[in-house]
Amino acid sequence: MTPAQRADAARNRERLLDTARLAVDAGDLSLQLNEVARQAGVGVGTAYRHFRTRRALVEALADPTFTALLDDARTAARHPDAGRGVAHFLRALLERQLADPAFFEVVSTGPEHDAAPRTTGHREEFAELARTVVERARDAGAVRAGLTDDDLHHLVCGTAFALRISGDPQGRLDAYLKVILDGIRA
Amino acid sequence: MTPAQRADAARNRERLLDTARLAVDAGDLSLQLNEVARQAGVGVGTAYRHFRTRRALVEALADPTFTALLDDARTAARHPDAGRGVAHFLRALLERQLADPAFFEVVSTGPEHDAAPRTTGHREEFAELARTVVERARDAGAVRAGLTDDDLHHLVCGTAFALRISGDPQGRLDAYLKVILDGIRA
DNA sequence: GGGCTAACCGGATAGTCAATCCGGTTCTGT
DNA sequence: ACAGAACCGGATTGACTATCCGGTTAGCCC
Repeated sequence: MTPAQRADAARNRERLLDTARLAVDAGDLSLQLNEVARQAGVGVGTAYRHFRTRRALVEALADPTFTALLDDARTAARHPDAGRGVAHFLRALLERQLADPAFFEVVSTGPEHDAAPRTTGHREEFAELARTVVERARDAGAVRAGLTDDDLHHLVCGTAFALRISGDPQGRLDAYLKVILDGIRA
Repeated sequence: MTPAQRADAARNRERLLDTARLAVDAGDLSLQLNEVARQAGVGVGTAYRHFRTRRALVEALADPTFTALLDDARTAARHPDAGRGVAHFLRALLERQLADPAFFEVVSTGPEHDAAPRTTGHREEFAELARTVVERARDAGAVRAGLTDDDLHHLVCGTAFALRISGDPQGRLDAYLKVILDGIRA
């Protein structure tokens, strides 16, 4: 029986992802599939076979970061102090969005119509963990009633946006995060 | 002496603006100049002569809103209670961004390389007023030290972003704004 | 009213990038 | 070594931004 994917296909996929990751880390967010394919040394057709749209490539890039965030969230959900738990959770969500623009694009937009099952799974697990973290914090009085886990999610994405346009994300991170953390208290 | 602009040119410019405004109000943010030109009943060349780029059209659309906001800001700067003044200022900035996506695009991005002098003037006047409003509020203890007028500007743009992705901007506006207002206090 | 000219018009066209198509090639299991 | 499914990759289509330039018109002067 033939494997799910041929060896050359897997190799090309890795090449595309590596090339794209390099571009993003170098600050080029455009991720033009034609250009990525050229730099990766594969044909455009190959690029589009592995990533049906530009968005699919972005989601694939964000995948490791998403996985790491789920770990952060699980830790936060187990934190003995629910107030500190939610603070850690929001900080992790914020920092990872700043560190990985692809991840920012994924979490700050709604689920795509034909997202990869992996990304959809991450979203669901994330939502579940966020609910736990925020409910615990609300019960402990660290988050005021009337704010849902979705609200906090959106507010953190908004803060990431604010930091991006500030021109000095690392320098203002603590200040902006403090505004949110103080603001969500009862 | 011939006027600065011919009558037909002025008419076409208005037609283009009206058409674009209609499209934006109908929820179509794409503002494709070809399409706007077609719907306005003028040639593409005419559209691009009046608005050198898509961005120039967006700035022209945002102009009335920007003017209105400057009025809000002047009123806020004169408010007897500096704390209420800054609250009114931030609320106005937020509400106008939600009401006019073109305005959101203009205030939540840096100044363009070749922006219209009018827009540049608005930006400068806005910056001046924001400084006044925030300094007064800080002196009155309504805004904690360490947060500049730029910081508040960025945070409000971030909140507009958060409300946009929330799916229910009008419904969550007060809640999100309260988070920011509470968070910026000392 | 009629002529002059700068200003203006608008569609053809170039350039960019996403996305698709399909004839040729290569890998894998037998 | 062979068969053929899976894969490759560049030519091509389609959408949109932006420019170019020959033809037209508004406004001024007589």
